[in-house]
Amino acid sequence: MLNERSRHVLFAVVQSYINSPEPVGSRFVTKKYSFGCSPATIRNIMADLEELGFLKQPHISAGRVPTDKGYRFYVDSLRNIEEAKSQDEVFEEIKRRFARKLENIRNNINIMFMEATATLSEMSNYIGVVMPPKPENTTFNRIDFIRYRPGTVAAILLTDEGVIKNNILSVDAMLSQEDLNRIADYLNSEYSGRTIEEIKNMLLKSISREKAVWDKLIERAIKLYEQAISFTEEDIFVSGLYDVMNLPDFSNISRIREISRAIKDKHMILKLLEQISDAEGVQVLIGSENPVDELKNLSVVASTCKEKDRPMGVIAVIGPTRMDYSKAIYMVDTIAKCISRTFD
Amino acid sequence: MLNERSRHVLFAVVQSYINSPEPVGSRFVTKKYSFGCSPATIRNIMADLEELGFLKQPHISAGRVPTDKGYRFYVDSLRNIEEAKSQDEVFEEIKRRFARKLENIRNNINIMFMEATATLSEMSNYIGVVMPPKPENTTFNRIDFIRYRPGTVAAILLTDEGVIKNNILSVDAMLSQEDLNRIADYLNSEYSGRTIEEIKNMLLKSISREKAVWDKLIERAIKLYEQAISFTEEDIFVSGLYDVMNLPDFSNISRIREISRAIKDKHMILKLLEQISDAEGVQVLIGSENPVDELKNLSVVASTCKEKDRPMGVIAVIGPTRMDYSKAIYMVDTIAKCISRTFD
DNA sequence: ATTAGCACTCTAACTTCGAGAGTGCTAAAA
DNA sequence: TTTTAGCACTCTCGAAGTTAGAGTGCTAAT
Repeated sequence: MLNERSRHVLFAVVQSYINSPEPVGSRFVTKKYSFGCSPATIRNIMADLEELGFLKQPHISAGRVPTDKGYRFYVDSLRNIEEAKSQDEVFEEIKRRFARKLENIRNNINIMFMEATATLSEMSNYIGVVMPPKPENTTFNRIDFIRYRPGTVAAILLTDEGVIKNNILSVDAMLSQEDLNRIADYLNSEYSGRTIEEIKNMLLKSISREKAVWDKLIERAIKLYEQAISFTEEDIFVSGLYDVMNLPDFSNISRIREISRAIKDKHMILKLLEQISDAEGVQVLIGSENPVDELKNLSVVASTCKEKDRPMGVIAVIGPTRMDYSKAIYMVDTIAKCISRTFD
Repeated sequence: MLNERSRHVLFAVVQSYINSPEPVGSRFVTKKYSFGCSPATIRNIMADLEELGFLKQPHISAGRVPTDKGYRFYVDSLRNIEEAKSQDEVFEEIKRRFARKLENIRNNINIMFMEATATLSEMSNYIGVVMPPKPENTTFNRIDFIRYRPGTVAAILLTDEGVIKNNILSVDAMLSQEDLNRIADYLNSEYSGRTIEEIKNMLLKSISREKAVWDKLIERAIKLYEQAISFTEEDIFVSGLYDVMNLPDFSNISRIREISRAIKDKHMILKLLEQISDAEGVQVLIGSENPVDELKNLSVVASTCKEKDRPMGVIAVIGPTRMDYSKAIYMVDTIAKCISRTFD
């Protein structure tokens, strides 16, 4: 649909604009990228590209700026020609550091994810976001109940992935530590290896099935388990808001408010990442492509971490649509793979 | 040092400026606050107040604005005349809501503190900050070690205050669950009721004392305990950055950067709150009074939560020096007392 | 001690103006 | 048919100038 030269011009404009956020003029293109033709020719091409919706002008006598569609074309091309590998040595260095860091914290998944956000935002100067695995994808390892005051017990839930969830529950004051142990033993022997979500459903079913031969133990187990996992704290890690403010894209106040608002209630981001979490490979959402209104003029680059085929959380970068996609994609891909690797 | 009328004028200026951030002129003062005199007289008084350092002019032909010293005088007077009780019904409502919320979450101190920050920032539109109790003030209740993979155990530390700390440790693969139980039993029987910090020191001492008759059990206990508490995650809760951006004080970008920077690495705030944590009652630090450079033109209103006489964390509000001190003080005081009460 | 009056100062907002950048179009050249 | 040179045109941005308004400080009168 686009001939060779037009594509090159589009690429030139996008790259130049990503490089520094100033509208790109025809003269500039001919000078910087040696096409064998004059500015006038480039002007014609750019006019065509604008007509096709890849470029736009901030005002009539300014250079061109990519539209979301322009970025989309750029990103798609990038991925076709597998050119997304940035050769940036600084990045390589940080990547090595991250891999080394993983060595020490691999058995605590939460810390690992926290470090991942930090590394992402640090490297990219965009906002790093990580969403830990959903309950339906974490495997129950064992649960323990520790009584520490009459009527109060601490529930500790371990998953195979190294997640610890804890919650303090109010219970029948009569329950002794032995009772608690028996309940925990029951749950541990019966349900080990299943996902947290599965277990919940199974327990609910067993309620209706065994209604007749009701067992006090099971009844208690169900209650306690439900309370224990109810603490579904929206744990999602975000970092880098401060650094993102130093980007020229956020030099006016309303844009800062916008992005702060977007990450304020993590709820929204959660919704977005959940949609992504089933997809394969690195996902890129550019500006208006974004399903969440609050992110309509920001871009998201995300990837799912996997253990074998099970999605184990999503990592992402959020930044302006004028994003260094090549770098961002490479970064997100790399870190997602680093994390996936530790699961094996 | 200041006569009656001067004080009133100063009050008028401060209150008017807090109310809306525009320099206050002499004519405005006579109109709004019925002093029995003309603008010219007020002008003279204001000139005096400026000379004394309570007021300043943004530029020569503008009204006056309070200096840090002016705010200080205002705050001190407020507290003398015990007028800090805001009668704001909205606030009363939220306060009731917070008290009710506390009922349900009182046994989980972390959630309680999280809710406290949320409530603080929501009510004040400033930034809410809460620092949980320091290790030297939390009482060891019990520790448990749960083996869940060869060479890996989860350590669960409970405190009397309802804090759960957990950490995943790498250990000698040979340790069985029985070994772990024995170690936990030892720690639990020996050290229950002491503070976490104390125990650490005692363990260290016992190393040097019992060097000769070295006990494998104690050696292991020490190692595990240290690892378990090493996870001193800087847990400090901050919330309200987005809302604070809507204050007129932060309508220019560099001020937003400033405040974001201040709360970016929580380290700094931690340092500040630690200094406060010994003090009695509500502390107010105004602008330059602040020991931390990054907060030099912000104000902090803080109070320590107590269980009997033991400091159990600090709650605070951070905002512009043009802060509604009366409201902020009342708020912080109230919430600190709410929390303190739940400890009994 | 207080006040009216007045000259003075400074800001903020609005205009004007010109330089500069970049375009689109046309007609000539390849 | 495609490319290019040339030129008129448009728009932004910043500098400079202007004015209205607010508020002051000072002085002289009350």
